Amino acid sequence: MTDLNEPLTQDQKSPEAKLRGNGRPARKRASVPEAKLLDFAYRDFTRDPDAILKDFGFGRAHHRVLHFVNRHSGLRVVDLLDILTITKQSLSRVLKQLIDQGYIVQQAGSSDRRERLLFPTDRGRALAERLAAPQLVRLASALSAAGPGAEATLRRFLEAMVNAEERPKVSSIMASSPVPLKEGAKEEEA
Amino acid sequence: MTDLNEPLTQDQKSPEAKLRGNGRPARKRASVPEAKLLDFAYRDFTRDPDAILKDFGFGRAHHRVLHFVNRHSGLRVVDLLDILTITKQSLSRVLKQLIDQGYIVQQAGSSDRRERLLFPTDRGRALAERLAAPQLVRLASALSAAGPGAEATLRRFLEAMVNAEERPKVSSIMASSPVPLKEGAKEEEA
DNA sequence: GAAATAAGTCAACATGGCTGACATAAGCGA
DNA sequence: TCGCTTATGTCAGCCATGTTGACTTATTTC
Repeated sequence: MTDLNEPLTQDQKSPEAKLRGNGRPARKRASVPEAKLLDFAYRDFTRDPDAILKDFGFGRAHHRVLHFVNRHSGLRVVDLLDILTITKQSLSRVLKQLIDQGYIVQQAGSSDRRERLLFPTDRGRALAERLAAPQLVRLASALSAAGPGAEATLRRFLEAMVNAEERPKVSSIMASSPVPLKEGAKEEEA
Repeated sequence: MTDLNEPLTQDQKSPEAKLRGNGRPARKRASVPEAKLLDFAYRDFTRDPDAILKDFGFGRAHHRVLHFVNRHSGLRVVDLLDILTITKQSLSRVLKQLIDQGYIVQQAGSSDRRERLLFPTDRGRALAERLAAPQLVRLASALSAAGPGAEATLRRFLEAMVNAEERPKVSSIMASSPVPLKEGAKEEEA
């Protein structure tokens, strides 16, 4: 324990006084409630899938990988790294588990055989959907609670929240084939 | 490396066929774009403060603690644990650093001297505001990009995204004194 | 044939969660 | 006053997931 003072002295200057004397002009509205709310919302948004993942011995990282492999089946490892903005060492840890346990399979690319294209197995798809389900329910109900037109508004808001430089990339990810590009994952061959 | 198959065989059944044969009815729209977007938005929302924090040798955990101590000055450790939903062991690690380095001070409660009320120092307030600033800018500009009425819509949306059981708690946190309850942090006495 | 690219791997380290077990001080009820 | 409860802190160790750096192996490309 560091040092503790007397119970509660009464000789305090108001924090506002201190602040003003602090170099700043008035008291620039230092918070927008949405900032905190966003934290809480995001926290709960990730709770449901986290709980499911625990049963499988997986974590949030596995969820992200499986999600993108499922939605953009056939992508390369490089693409995944780019989307997730993590290092390949980080990715390899979770990807390996997903492959070993039969949720994802790889295939050498046809044109460039150095590439390892990633595909979900049936099992992987099933888990991805199971993880997505509670999130979709939550989103749908929050959107309806937010009133008519909320979806479009939210969408514009979220897009604008993304770093400007990243927006093209993100948009293209969002737009690109939510349907397998290439197929052929032989299931459960491990 | 696990086993790799031949380059790309062509004898694949379509994934849709597989899916349909999988027990599920048609192909229940398995994604709402907002789900992914929310991930990206939140990721970038935390980037700016993260960068600042690194200069101070702090992490996201310090940010959260400092934020709530700043916005709800005088709260007890228990309150903070409840808000953050982490264990006291986790909290103590970061709280200790913030105290040792003069961003937060503690005071025994006047009525109940077991309590350690937490207050930001000038330094703590300054850092909290510096961390908040880029987030507020981002939020404000995203809200304006989202169009008129977006703030109210977003607010309703975010509130509805929070677990129903948690909503009263969160609302009360959001509503409660954004202004110090008690004051008296003697600065930099360490 | 040499350089560049895609992928993988080993090792070490940081952060921030967690559990379990305990210690200390202070309040409170019988 | 005694003993239970509460608020806080602390030690030790584990886990998940991120990081850097160095290096290997295929394969494509120039």
